Amino acid sequence: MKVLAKELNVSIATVSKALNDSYEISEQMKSRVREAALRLNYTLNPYASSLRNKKSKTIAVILPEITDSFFSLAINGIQSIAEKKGYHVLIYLSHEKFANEIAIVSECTSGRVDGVLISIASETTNPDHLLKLQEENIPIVFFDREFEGLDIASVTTNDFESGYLAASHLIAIGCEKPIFLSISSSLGICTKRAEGFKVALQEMNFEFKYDPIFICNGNELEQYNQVQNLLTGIHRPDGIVASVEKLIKIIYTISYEIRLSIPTELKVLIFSTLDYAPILNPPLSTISQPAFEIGKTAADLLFKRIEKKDYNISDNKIVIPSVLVKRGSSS
Amino acid sequence: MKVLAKELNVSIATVSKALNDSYEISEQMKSRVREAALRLNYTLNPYASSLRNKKSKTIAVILPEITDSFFSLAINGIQSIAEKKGYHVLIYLSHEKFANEIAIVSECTSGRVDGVLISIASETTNPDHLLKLQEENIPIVFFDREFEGLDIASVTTNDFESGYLAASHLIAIGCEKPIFLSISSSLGICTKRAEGFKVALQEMNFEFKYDPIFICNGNELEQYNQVQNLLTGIHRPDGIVASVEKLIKIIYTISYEIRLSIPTELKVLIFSTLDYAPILNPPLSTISQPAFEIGKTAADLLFKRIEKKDYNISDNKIVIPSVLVKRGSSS
DNA sequence: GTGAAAGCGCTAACAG
DNA sequence: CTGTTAGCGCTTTCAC
Repeated sequence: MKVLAKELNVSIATVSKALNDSYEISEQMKSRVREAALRLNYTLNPYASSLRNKKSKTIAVILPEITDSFFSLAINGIQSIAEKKGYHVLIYLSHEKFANEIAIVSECTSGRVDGVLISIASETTNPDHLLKLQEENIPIVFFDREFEGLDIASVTTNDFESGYLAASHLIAIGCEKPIFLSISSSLGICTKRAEGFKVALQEMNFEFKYDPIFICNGNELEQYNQVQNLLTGIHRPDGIVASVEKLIKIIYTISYEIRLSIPTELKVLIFSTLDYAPILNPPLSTISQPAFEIGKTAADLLFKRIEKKDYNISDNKIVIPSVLVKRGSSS
Repeated sequence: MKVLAKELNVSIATVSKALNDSYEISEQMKSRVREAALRLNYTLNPYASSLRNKKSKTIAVILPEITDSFFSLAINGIQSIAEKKGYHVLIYLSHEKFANEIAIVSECTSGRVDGVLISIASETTNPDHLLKLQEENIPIVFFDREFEGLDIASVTTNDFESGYLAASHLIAIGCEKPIFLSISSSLGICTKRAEGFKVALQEMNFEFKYDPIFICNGNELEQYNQVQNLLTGIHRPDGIVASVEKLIKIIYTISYEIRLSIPTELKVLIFSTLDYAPILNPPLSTISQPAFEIGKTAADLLFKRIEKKDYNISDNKIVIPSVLVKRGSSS
């Protein structure tokens, strides 16, 4: 279309420079070009630019799922920064499947994106796909869920401490059979929260007559059945700390069905940013992660990596603390 | 990098064709090329391909906000189809602002995307930006929120009928001062739902002693104050139909604060797909939109437009009905 | 301050 | 079945 833009009787090069606000073009020329572009409704072809510049001006965000308030909020945070930087955001959903994640990550190669923000799937147990990306020099930043032990930047929350705090809270309000409800035995956020939970119990000289970490995985129905077995079984807990938001509905629903009173017979505490927690029946105590902030910070970090400046090694692992909000479900 | 791929001693064209699975290449050659590509960790540069093919293999999804279960679910539906088609999904958030929407839409030009799925901002009152896109021959499909009166495909729900149904339900359970709580006087989904609501009242010979449509707009705090005035004012309703999900928290919170009992003193019914509706206090009656289905159908429609086939004019305006789910808040 | 021309990585004619 | 070549729309030396 530059040919058409040459109705200004200038060269194609001049137009390109003018549109890119080059210093070697006169102000007068620039405004003439801009005016004509506007008039002819012309904008640069982004992919031709990308091809030349080897910069796509887009980032990928890879999430396990989107129907979780944590991830929605994180996207908001990411988007707010990307927009400011003039970057475009590609969204990919792994649905917690390792195979999907591998396929998605492989799409991010060959210059499609300038950087990747990822929260790994609960199934992911091997980081090769990420290492391959790194080899291509594509900056990666984990947010919330990281794969441990790699030299990749991350923005997470204080999972261990939060697990510790959660256990302490349950004990403080009188629980004798607390349990940590996890969805994965490998996912860092689960194992660290569980570990903090366990350590807190140990420090309080809690007697382990059963395993305080209960893992329920699979699809929603499967998780439902596992939790139902737990809550109707011989080792029924009197306090639960749930590791992810989607467990709320399962726990509450089963409690209603089997007429187990929260908080009288069962205290509940959950890792979640759910806006509706205060108006649930009963109001739900949460360990609220700074979701928007995590997304924002991760995006900031990614752009620093992309722009290769401010490359502060101390920035590599950022931890933003969660806060415990006590409500009716744990009183 | 094709130069490198020519360690196979074949031409660059052969490699290109092999990778694109062209019929004029022998199976043997294809597998040799694929093997080498895999080994050298090579993938096509997507933007170079886009430049040649004039196809970006990506679509844009423009949403008012993402922290709303309707939109999260819709994205899931859209993504499921896009993935199947091998398309990439760019997400943009207008935050209900018209100016943002214009800026976003203008980013979608010049071949950046092959098509656009959009749910318009509540502030949007002028369709020029969309018409400009259309002039560029970029297919557009509205989902949920459309701009009326244009020749643009849409997938929506039966807003009028749902509003009608909502009013009928409130009357049926004894409301004498029902009100429809809207967030915009121009947004189609709001006006149509409100219209259905009003018509139902008229048909039941309801006496209008006040305007049954109450509009609260602005940011969350402003909406909160407006609803508070409504619920503490002289014309306090005894039944509310709320037009969007985010009003739930406001209504419930205020009711608690001013000790207004739901459903005894106030029946509540809301347009929402909130998964947590059954476990709220009290359980919330909803008019549930088929969010996933709407997203999926809109994406399907968009791809038909993009692929220029199956171009069935009767597909232009698809309506997928919502369902009324009665729960404790309206009994 | 402006223009000519090469080339980013790929695909599609066309020739062989 | 495979190779040569032109050119997608842009940016960027390097001359002028």
